[in-house]
Order: sequence, then C-alpha cells, then structure tokens
Amino acid sequence: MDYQFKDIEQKWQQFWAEHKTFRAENTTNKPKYYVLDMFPYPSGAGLHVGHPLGYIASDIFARYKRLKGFNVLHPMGYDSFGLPAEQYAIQTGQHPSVTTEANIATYRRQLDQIGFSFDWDREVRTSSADYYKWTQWIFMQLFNSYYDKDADKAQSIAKLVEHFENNGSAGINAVCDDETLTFTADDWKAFNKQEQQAELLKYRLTYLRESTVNWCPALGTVLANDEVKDGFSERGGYPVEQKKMMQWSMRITAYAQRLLTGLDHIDWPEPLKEMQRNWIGKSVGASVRFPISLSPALSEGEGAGKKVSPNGGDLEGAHYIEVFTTRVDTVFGVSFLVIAPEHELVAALTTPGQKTDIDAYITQTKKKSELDRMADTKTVSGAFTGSYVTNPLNGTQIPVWIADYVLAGYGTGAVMAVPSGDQRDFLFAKHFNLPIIPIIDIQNIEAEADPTKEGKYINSDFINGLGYKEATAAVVAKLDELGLGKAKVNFRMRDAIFGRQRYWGEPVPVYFKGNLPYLIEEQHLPLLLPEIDKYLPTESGEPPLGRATDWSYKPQESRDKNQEEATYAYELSTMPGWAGSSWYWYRYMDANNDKEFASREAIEYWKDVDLYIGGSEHATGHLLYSRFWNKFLKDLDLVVEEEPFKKLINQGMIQGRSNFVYRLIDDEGKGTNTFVSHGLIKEYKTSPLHVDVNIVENEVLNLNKFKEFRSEFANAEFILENGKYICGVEVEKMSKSKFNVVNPDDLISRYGADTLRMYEMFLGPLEQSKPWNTNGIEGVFKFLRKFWRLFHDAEWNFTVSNEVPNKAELKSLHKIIQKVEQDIERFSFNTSVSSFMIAVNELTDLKCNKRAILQELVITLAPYAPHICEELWVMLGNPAGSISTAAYPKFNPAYLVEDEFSYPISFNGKVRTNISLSLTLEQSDIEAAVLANADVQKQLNGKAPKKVIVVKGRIVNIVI
RNA sequence: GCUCAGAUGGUGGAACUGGUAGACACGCAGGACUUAAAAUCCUGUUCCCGUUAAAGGAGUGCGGGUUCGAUUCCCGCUCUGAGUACCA
Repeated sequence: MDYQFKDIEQKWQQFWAEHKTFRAENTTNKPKYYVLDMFPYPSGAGLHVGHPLGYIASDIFARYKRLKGFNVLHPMGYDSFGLPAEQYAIQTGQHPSVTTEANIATYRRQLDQIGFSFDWDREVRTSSADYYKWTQWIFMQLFNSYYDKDADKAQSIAKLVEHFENNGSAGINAVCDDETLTFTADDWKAFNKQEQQAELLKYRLTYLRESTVNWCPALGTVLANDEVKDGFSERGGYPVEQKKMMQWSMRITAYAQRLLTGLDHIDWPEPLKEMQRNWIGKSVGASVRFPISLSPALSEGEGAGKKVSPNGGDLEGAHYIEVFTTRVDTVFGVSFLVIAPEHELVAALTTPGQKTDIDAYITQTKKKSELDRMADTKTVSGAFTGSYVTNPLNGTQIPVWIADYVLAGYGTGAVMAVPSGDQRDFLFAKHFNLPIIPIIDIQNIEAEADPTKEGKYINSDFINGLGYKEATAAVVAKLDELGLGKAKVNFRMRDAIFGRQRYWGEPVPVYFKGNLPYLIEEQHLPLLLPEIDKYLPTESGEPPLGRATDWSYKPQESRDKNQEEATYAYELSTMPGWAGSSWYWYRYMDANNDKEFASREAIEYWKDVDLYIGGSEHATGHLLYSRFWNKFLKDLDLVVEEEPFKKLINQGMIQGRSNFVYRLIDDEGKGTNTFVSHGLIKEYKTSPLHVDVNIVENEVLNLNKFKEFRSEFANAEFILENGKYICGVEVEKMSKSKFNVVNPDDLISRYGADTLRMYEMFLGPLEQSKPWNTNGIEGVFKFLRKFWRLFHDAEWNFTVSNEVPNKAELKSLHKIIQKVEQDIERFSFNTSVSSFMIAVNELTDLKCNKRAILQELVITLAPYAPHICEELWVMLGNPAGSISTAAYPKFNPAYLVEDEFSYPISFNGKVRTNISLSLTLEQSDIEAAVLANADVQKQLNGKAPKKVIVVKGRIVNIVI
C-alpha cells in the first residue's frame, strides 16, 4: 500500500490512548526526566500553527529521552481561569465553565491529532475545584508566613507571634511594611486581637494593604505591572490608570535578591535572564539624609529656630529628606533636590509664597495621564517649594523642587540633583537657572552632563584628588559616621498585586472580621466559586462575587453551636491568572492526590523540571512568579529544589505571513474589479488588499477560489504575469482580520500529523521567531513517502531483506544516528530533519531495504514522525507499541571511517589542488605523500614551502 | 535613550570549537513518462565573464584589523527585530 497517513495516524493515536503508552510511573529504577510545556489558556479560537511549535519540540525531546532509557514525565493541562471566558460570559450570559469546557474539548482534539506523547492521566485544569483547592492552600501558607532576613527564608507567622510575646519587636529583622513601629512584649500583650492582627498583616507574605494599583476601568479590575504594556492592558488593550485601593499583594520583593542570584545557577537563555534582572532592577548605592533647613522667611522673628516646616505645619518627626543615589561620590555637586509631586512632605515643605505654584503644578501633573507622562520626556517642568535642605557634608543650602520626572514609587521618591553628572538634572538646572557645579577634573559639561567615573574630584572637600572608588568609600564612611547616610541596595521590583475584581478565578480563602482578614479553616477547602446571575460588577461597584447570595463564612465554633449570627463576609476579589500557574508543575507529579498538593515521595522523585519549553513573553510574569512560589515552598520544606526549571528553551513566535492582491484604481480614484499581479503594480495605480493565504500557493493566486472568496470578486478580472497572478507578501501578526491564519487541522488532513510535526521543525531554528510559510511542506511530505517506499517494492508490497548490510549502508545509518543525537541534545531539530532527508536519499540510491538498517532508522526517526514509525515497526515484526521503549541505536564511529579520502589543499590560502589518499597510510606517510604529489610539486615549483599548516593530520595550506 | 539578539542565493535556512560557503528543502528552468494534466522521476540552479567543454574573477549588511586562512575572532558603522524606559 501507498503511504496512507490518515489510517496510520488514527490507528496509532487510538492505540496509545487505549494502552496508556505514555503513562509515567512515580516509582521505577530508571533515571527521571521531566519535560514540561507551558500549558495553554484554552481560548475560543483554538490552536493555530504557531501554538504547537514548542509542543512538538518538547514531544520529540520526551520521546527521544524515553529511547535513551529515562522515565519521562511529559504532562499537559489547561490554565483555564482567565479573562476571555469571563468577558464572553458578560456578553452572552453563558457560564465561563461552559465555554471553558467546550474550548478544552477543541484543544484536546487538536492536540490529540498531532500525536503528542502526553500522560493524560495527569491532566490538570486550574479552574477545577480539586486543583484550585491547593492554590488556595498555598495562599494560606503564604498568609501564615513572614520573611526572616537573618535566616534569609520564610518562617511561620507563629514564630513571629512567639517572638513578639517574649521580646516585643526588638531583635526582629524581617521584611515589613513599616519598620519604624517598635513595641515591647508587654505592649504586644496589651494589644487587643484586632491590633495584633493589624500588626501581623504588615509581615505576612500575602497581605492586604492600601496601594496604588493599575486600574483598568474597561475590564473593571486591577492589573499586575507585567500585565500592563505602555499604559494599556495586555489583554484587550484598554487604557489603565493609577488608583489607590485596598488590595491583596504578594511580598515578592522579599525574594528579590534570591530571585536574582538564582539566575546564575539555571540554564536559561541569556536574554530571558537579562529581562528578569532588569525587572528586579537591583541598584547598589547609598541613601543620604538631607536635613531640612528653616526657610529663610522663618529664620527670623517669631518661630525662628524651631524645627517646624516652613509653612508652620508639622513634619511629624521627619527632619530630613532621604534620597537614594547610585553616585554618592557626586554629593558635592548637588545643587538642588527634587521630590515627586506625590511625596508625603510636599505640603509641609511648601512655603506660603510658593503655594500657588506648587498647587498648580500638582494639578497639572494629576491631569496628565500615565501615558502622557511617559510620552512626554522632553519637556522640563517643575516647581520650587520655597524650602531648603542642608548638604550633610558641606552645609550648603540646597533648594527643594518638585518635578514629575521623579517617581514616587521608586527609591524614596526623592533625588539629589547633580546637574554636572546627570542629563535630566542638567536640563532641569539649565531650564530653571540653577547652578551646575563641575566635580571631576576631566568633566566636559559645556553642552550636556558628563557622568564619567574617570578623573579626579574637584570642588569636593575631603575627596578632592581622589578617584571614583576611594571617593565613594570615603563619602559612605563619612555619612555613616554622621548618621546621615549608609550604603544601600534598592530594587525596582514592586510587590505583586494579587487581587482581581473578577468572577472567573480562584476565590481567596479569607473572611473579614472587624475589617481585618482571617483565613478560613483548612478543612473547609476548597472554597468553591459561587454561582451568580450576572458576571458584571454589582451596581454599588463591588466585584461580581458581591452578587452571590450566600457568600459568608461560619467559623467551625459557630457551626458547632449552630449560631446563626456569627457569619462573616468572604473576600470579594479573586486571584489573578498567574496564581494557578505558579505551582502547576508540582501537581503533575501527583495529579490525583486529594490529601496533599503532591506527595512528598512524588516530589522527591521528580524534584524539578529538567526541560521547560515556552515563550519568552512570560519572562517577567509567570516565570518570575513561579520561581518566587517555588522558593517559598522550598523555605517551608514542602519541595526539594530552590529553582523549579533547570533548563528553559524559548520557542520563537510564529508570525503571520499575509498575502495581498492589488486592485486597479480607475482615473476617478475608485477601485475597479480588476487585479494586477504583484510584479506589474509599478505600471498601474493600485491599492493592496488582504487575501486569504489558504487560496494562495507559492504566492500564486488560485483564481477560481479567489472568485469564490467574496461575492464581489465573482466577476473579477486579472492582469497576469507569465500567465499567473502573483501575490504580494508581508509579515504581520497572525490574525483573522488579516486572513493569514493557518489552521493545523487543514494541514493535518492534507498531509498528516507526521508531516506537520517534521515541517514545523524544518522551518528553522526553534528559538528564532519566523513567519509561518506553508510553501515547502510538500518537501517533507515527499520525504515521508520516500521513507515509506524504502520498505516497499515497486508494487507497494512490503519487502525487506535479511541480508547483511554493507559498508555504505552502515555509513549512512550511523551518520544519522550520530547527527540526530547531537542535534536533539543541542535543540537544533531543523538540521536533523535535513539529515533524515539525506540519509533516506542515500539509502534509496543504494536500493537498501535491509532489515538491520531499517529497524534502527525507524527508531531514530520515531520521535519526529511517531505514527509512521510505529506502523513500520510492527511491519518489521516487532510487538505493537514497543517502539516507545526501544533503545536508541548505539552509534559506532568505525562505520564513518572511509577507505580513501580526498580533500583540498590551498596555497597561500587559495585552493589549487584536490588530493586523494588511501587511509591505509600512516599519519606521517600522509604528509610525505601530499608533498610528493605531482600537483603539489607543480605549485611548489621546486622550492621548499615556507610553512605547512596541518589540521587534524591533514595538510590544508602550504605557504610558498 | 539603554539592554539583548540578528543580517548568508529568488525563498526558508546549513556550515560543530577559524580550514572546499551556500548542505537540505522550496521555487524556477529543462528533460523523461502521459493523448493531456496531475503525480512521479532525472538534470541544472550564488553572481559576473565566457563557453563545445573549459578556464577565470567576485562573493556571507558596510569599512577596517588579526591570521597562512575569517560567515566564524577584534574595532568602528548601517539596518532589522525584541525587551525596557524619566529607576536617580
């Protein structure tokens, strides 16, 4: 029979499912290998050809590792909580679980027909209660923990309570919202329960606090920083504004340093690590305190000499402005201070004379949206508060300004401005006519600031004449001595906002008593998502869960006593999309466990993910949060590895490749029904028009299908070149509106899954982004037919011989055995596909149908094209399904050695002659033979060579 | 602006640590088979010059360098893509 891919693929997919061929065991003697894909959000659109790219690569790798004798865990699931299902529910009233279910069914069907070797017994769905029970459970562990800086790990909150009871706040070195509050053990005991809870909330790793959040009015919810791109929501592209709200947050900042150092120990792409480093944004510098001076107006007369703010307001104990700087060495160049318009001391620092200016400026800043503020980086603006601070090192009076280029959210929201060394400060100083003090001898500050670290300091008191390093050390030491500054590390990363005002997410297992959050009892997990009638926020602006009729908690004690009155309202917001995906790889280890999130045994066996394949768009979201949760779970000794994903590969994005037709424009400028082929558009006036890529083949438009494409084209006429209509091409995002979506289902029904799998790999390097282009899939399909033909005679009868293979055949086979092994280990699947084509071409030329060769070839190809290989494997007389546990053929380098070899010799770098030599010659003989060769002698022309270059025992170049 | 990645035929792309650039595939051209088409198979295909065959020259974004020898290493530049952006 000819190659009938449809029958073959259906047969084997069914076989694998029925026999659970790819089930992974948690107990075996084999070494483990965990291959993970980023699980998909099941969207309504289904899969397009870009989605399976990474899955195919990981599947090849997983199948290959099985052949190499590993017990491979290769699971799949769905990240099924999320916005689109909810938006759809709002529009249609359809419950999100219904759409989600339907979408999962589509995904499953599409995944199955590509022939992946997933262990479906371990499937997880983040939206199913037996999964999110454990997401809620981990939330509870976070709530019950604080970060101990001395131990550098998370600890139980009970330990903190114990410490407070015995020692008060003294001796606690923990990550906390408000480090200034101190109390004794007696104070603590005197606090009532409410006050104690309020204090503990400042330490908990997940906590509730009023914070500025990214509020998206269109979506009616807050978004995390990584979900906002350029002032718009990542999903939907709606505008995002800043708003103060009580919000759940995750204290990821406690882990900033560990998240940073951990990057050095994992095998991830460097660009991705770099993105995480930038996101964490560590800067090493110093904090410096500038004592607030009396305003000149108040330095005489009534109130003179009193530590009050210039406008008579209370400074609440703050007698200085604290700034963060990475260039403390430039402190003598400070000519003004700038604080953010939102800075808490602005009101207190504003003198009566400056009040109008400052108020006007603040109003103006507030009006500017976040987006304008970002776009407008050219204009210099600001206002003088009227107040001064004192330079702690030389007593200079320094004016305090406000300006929106200083961000309230970073550092202390205040900067010391050094116009000679910082360009923004320079522009500000020029604009407002403030002094610019040169502080380094080689500085050139004619036209712009010069941030050099070379040269010697000038105008800088005790560091004059020093270099950068010594100066920095000297300044830090001096500030430390004065108690006005110290070395400090600052991180850009903020705590992650954890609450979402949405319905379709995990309910937060928390109820409120006296406005403070308390955890529900563990035996009441999971806290099920309630049914509601509509998915919009309530009329009073509460999140959708506010619509639930019985959304309140009865603690166990009141349940026991059957007390009706003791019920407490549950939290109304739900968890963000990243909650469920921040630990899912552990669930796969023990997916059906209803006692624990995963058993200790399972975790100790599988440990971590050996290979993770997914897109780089998750760099600062999922991949960072996952590392954070993993480290937390490690601190609690619930998991065994510090980092969850040992090796990570980013598959490139598949872009769309749009085709265009060119409509002829008539003299009046109106579009006609005539279309001009791409090569001729310069000679006509035309306008481009997207055309469905599925009716274009190798840029040639199928004219009949085009006439059916839209009714208006039924009578279309064409101006052709060489009898064909050639379409234009452009690379764009894959989207329905651009008619460039290629559906894997179509390709599979035309060419089969094996062809699709190999073609996706053949397209180019896995990690490179590239436009999808179906041109060329024929080549892979032809290859598989050729491969099939190797096992058959001219009448398509299965015919293999038991003859002993000859040297040429063994050479072809072992070349491919070695190549595939090397390529898979290097993740360069595309060149392997080429090598298969070469091998099969060679064996076809040799008319080789020998069992010994073909059997091994089938195993080698099986990870790429599993269906056809399973079929041939059985035809070769092996038991069905056993190919997945076969052993990868052993490479024997002896077969690659040739009897005779030929290679080129260059003279002065130019190739002049080709030489053939017998391998029976000894190494030394080879060199002599080359020099004695007639062609070589002719080139040398009787002279002795100046130099002879030998590479791997061969003379490759002779310098005359 | 900063950080990172990249630039090789008509196209996708090969070339592992510097050693015959363009593997493999697509496309294109020619041929075989066929009444014809499709499918299949064979041959050619970096460019220039030339041709019966040859022989020669140039060539991996641009300019320089190191080297017997550079797509590969170094310096400078141009362009493309990605991330990030008043981060003090």
